[in-house]
Amino acid sequence: MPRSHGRRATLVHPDAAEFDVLDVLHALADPTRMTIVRTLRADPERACGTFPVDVAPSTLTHHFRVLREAGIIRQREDGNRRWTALRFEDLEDRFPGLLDTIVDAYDHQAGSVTA
Amino acid sequence: MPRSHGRRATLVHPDAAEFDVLDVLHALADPTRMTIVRTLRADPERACGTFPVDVAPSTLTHHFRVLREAGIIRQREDGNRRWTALRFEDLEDRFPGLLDTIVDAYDHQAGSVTA
DNA sequence: ACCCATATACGATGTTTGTCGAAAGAGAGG
DNA sequence: CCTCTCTTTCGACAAACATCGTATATGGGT
Repeated sequence: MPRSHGRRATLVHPDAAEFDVLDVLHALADPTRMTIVRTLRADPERACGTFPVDVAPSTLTHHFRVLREAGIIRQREDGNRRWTALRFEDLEDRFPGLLDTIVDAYDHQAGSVTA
Repeated sequence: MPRSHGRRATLVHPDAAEFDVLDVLHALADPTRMTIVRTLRADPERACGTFPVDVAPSTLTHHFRVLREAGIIRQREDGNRRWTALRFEDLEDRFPGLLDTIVDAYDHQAGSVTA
């Protein structure tokens, strides 16, 4: 009798009023998660498996949870897929300019160093 | 014959061109270090022991190293004291608006939650 | 009903991190 | 020289973290 722990878990999304900027910084201070966020800035919504990152699926799930609990992304179910989008408006309301400034800084750095 | 490990170690300060925004975010994603940076925004330069944080001296040294290696602070010797200052210009050159946006976000949040 | 694709949960592993206490170095002043 | 203050290094520890493999659940298609 297997315990029920399928992927129908509650999918926590904190209110914008609860966002903690330290959690946001921690969430963005990881190359895989930064890649997820940058991808999402270009595309409004993507399925989980379609991100250009090179980690195991279970690791990706972990990173999505970190981003979700920091308030950076929102995820919704659709059939078999889980769609992911940036919570740009909520972040902008709570921390004006923060996400753009950080991601722009990363893009600027990547442009001058990595490629 | 005690090994030489006094506090005259080389005091590494990376060039602005080497700053990594992921390191900066990681360095700022800690309440003690955020307090150090906010204190430094108000005061241009302070001695190590004069920061309003509640950790052991050796822990403080650890946090200073993290901030220094990320390029956020600069430290200089003066007799028995070690003075600490923000590398604001260098950060601004490399990542325009980043530090102000992050610290302002934290101040905004602290103003609405902690006091 | 069966299989496949999508995505998660769990458990384990090795690394990094924040914290401290004890010991030590360096300078200032008696 | 001795002592006091300031700050560091070292060593240790528990907690958090990124990663993975395996097992499981859901839904679509055949």
